[in-house]
Amino acid sequence: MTGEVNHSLHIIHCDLDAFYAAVEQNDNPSLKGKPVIVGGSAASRGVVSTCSYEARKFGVRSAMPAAQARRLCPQGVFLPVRMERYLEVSHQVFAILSDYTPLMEPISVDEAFLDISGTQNLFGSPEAIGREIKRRVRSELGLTISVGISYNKFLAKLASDLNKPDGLCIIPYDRALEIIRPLPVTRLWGVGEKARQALERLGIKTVGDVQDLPTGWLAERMGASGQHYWELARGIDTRQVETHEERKSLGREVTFPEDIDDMQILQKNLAAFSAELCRKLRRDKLYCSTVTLKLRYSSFKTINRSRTIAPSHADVVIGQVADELLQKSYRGDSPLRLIGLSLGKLSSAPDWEQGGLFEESAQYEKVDMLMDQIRRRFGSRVIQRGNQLPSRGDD
DNA sequence: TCTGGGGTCCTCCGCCAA
DNA sequence: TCTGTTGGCGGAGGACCC
Repeated sequence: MTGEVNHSLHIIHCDLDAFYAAVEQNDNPSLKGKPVIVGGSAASRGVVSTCSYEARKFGVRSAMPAAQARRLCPQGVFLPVRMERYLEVSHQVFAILSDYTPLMEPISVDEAFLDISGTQNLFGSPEAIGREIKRRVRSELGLTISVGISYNKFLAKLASDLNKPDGLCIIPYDRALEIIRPLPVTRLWGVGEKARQALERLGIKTVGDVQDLPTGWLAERMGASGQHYWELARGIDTRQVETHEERKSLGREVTFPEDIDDMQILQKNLAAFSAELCRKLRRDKLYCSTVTLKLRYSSFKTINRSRTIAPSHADVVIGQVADELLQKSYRGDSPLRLIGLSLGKLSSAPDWEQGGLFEESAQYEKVDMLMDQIRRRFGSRVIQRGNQLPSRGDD
């Protein structure tokens, strides 16, 4: 590309309908036609991940507290999230999508962008490709997928959402502004509840209201994000379909069934998270340079405490930093509902100039590598560090 | 009434060195 | 030597997305 904007229909956004619930209904046909609610078992804390369209008729929505979903839909079938199974099906769907272009960008387990610029001679018009994808996903995997086609990512994604479920929607360049004009501002990428309130204070409620603003007006009042909203409302989005995105952080967190202030339990959770995350780093040959502890109190107040370290993926190093952050930040004053650990500033190779700290880290690394090998051969529970062993009273 | 888990990105503030 | 400015960086928090 030479800076010229391509206004032809070349971006396709594919979005599986009620994906987790649809997989559950596929795997267990007796659930078909029933209100299936995945995530947030009714008994424990949690929110709804996905629900079938039958459940949506009762007002159940994603991100809704499970208890509320239970009140709205007492006859709902509540199921736990089986992420490994969804990933398996997701790979099958992506395999179909990748038959139509090498330029595919998975966004999550259930959606992806395709850039079909170079492949239309082989597979036909964008609409023909969209229909073929829908037909194959249905016949080969028994799932419905919504397809949006336009000339940029923002509009393609909007299009896939307009005729859900099982939709196929095209937003051509010459009709784009007219089609998106009546939509609420929350349909603009990046406008959540806070931004919606801020825009409403400026008298802006619809995409059309944003379209009518003069250049620079919103940027003056809301900065870079204001400019971004204005461009989207005008159908301007220059983001390309990226086939490879590098991971920037890796984290693990848990919400306890009941709030906890027992330091030993908190430390044990952190040690387990540290071991799990470090194993993933080593598997992917990555090193992290920041360690962030996340604590959420009963009141829902959440704090993050982080520290920068010499690049490492050694359990001992990262586990110790995490533990120090916990000791420094938590005095047992108020119980916690959540604890989490996140490793950031990932790099594929450590900075060999770091000296001291890294040399020490390299010693631990050898031990960790050996433990990883033993786990691969004999199972993950066969060898653990002392601080990850269950204590009396656990389980 | 009750608020998951895994991420990314942005902004603000304080510190420090040039 | 002291002071003010500036920019980079680390740390914290918030908003948002799926």
